[in-house]
Amino acid sequence: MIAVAPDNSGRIRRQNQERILDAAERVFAETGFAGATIAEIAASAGLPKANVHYYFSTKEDLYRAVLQSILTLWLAPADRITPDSDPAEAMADYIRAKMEASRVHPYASKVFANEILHGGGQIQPFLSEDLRRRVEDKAAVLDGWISGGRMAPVDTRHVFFWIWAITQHYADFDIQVRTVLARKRLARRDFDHITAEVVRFVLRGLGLEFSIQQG
Amino acid sequence: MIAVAPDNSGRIRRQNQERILDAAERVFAETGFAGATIAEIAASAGLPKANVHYYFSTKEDLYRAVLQSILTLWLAPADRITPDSDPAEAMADYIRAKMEASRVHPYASKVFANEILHGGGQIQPFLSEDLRRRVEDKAAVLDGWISGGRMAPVDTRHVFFWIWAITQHYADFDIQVRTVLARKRLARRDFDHITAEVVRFVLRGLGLEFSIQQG
DNA sequence: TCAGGTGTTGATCGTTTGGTCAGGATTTTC
DNA sequence: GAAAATCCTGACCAAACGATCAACACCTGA
Repeated sequence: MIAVAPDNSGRIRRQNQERILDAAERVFAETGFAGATIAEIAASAGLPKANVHYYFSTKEDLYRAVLQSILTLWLAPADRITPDSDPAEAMADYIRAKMEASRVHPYASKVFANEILHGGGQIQPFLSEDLRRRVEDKAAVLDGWISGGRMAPVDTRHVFFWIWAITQHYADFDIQVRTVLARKRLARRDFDHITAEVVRFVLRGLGLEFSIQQG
Repeated sequence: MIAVAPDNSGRIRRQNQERILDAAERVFAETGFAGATIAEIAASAGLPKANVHYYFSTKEDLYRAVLQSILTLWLAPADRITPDSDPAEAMADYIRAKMEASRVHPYASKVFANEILHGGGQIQPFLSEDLRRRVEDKAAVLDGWISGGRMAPVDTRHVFFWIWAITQHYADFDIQVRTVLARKRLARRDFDHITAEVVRFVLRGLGLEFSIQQG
């Protein structure tokens, strides 16, 4: 039997980098850039401190790497919004994808929030180029729907701010949400309920009727 | 002419404490608790470092004092929501008050956001008692409106999360908003426009009609 | 005016932390 | 299987920072 040889080049490197990135995302989320220590990240990754520096020469390098891995995720959900899709369906899908991101990647959301909260010095290019372009594109799609009388007239760029604000709130402010609701944690079914509520609320706010999807 | 003698007792004390608290709010907002340094706060307040320690013995003491001054502001706007007020008017007022808070006290909002983002260790009592009670009360008011058929059926506690999320977004994520909109800063008139849009959107989302107020 | 209280501050200390390094272990390559 | 490349890590260093303190300045009330 002939087994295909796996490409092992850089195997250890990739493995350890990923372990470090995962640990760093968690620690940066919990304590911010300044509050995070290489020692804690190393401990969380199960590696000695010097080993972290072997892969990421400085703390800032590591932080940038974590941010980079987050930004890629950030833009993806908006793909669902296209001129020829059904407005209600497209927006509902978008909201669901953002809520799912908050549920599955809360640390990523927190790192992103923290970065922007403190000036966004490391992601200015992302904001002013990729994100800005993306918002302009998608806002144009919504403007088209409005012109066609398929959606209430709103300042469409702000629609995205509102959806980001609401959906990311459930990741970034989870402590507040859980404390006010007196829940120890939000399980999947809780998120499903919240997502349905958010979808209904936002779609109604945009003057979009919806019937089929009760996500 | 007889002038009323001003109460000068502790005049210097109060004055300096206020200067330090203002500076600290700004610095904590910009860099978070861990990132903030006493030296920077002192410089920003125009005082030597040791003088800050004279009034606030530890960095944590100072941070708690800043938080305390914020929490008081936080609860006030919800006063407008009472059982016998007009739903649309009350909610519109509430949103306007929260948007105004974001415009006038962006640093306070950021400090609060940062604290919750990183676990809220210092304000757990506030969240689990004052805030929780307040939300339960106001959610009950909204539930009453819903029972009376004056508002669309929604999970009313989440309504507050959504309004907080949206309104505070304009303080906490201002860099993102300004960058995406390609605006150097958001002036008062910008905020007025945004506020009107947010009010329209949220009220429609709650199934509330409104006519008079075009705030 | 002067005594007691209050406020001010440069100098200094101990700790924490990011980052370095040299020497050794392990893995890969041929 | 040995040379080369890659990976690992304890020990160490310098800088930054929170906090302290002792000496001094100022203000207030009698």
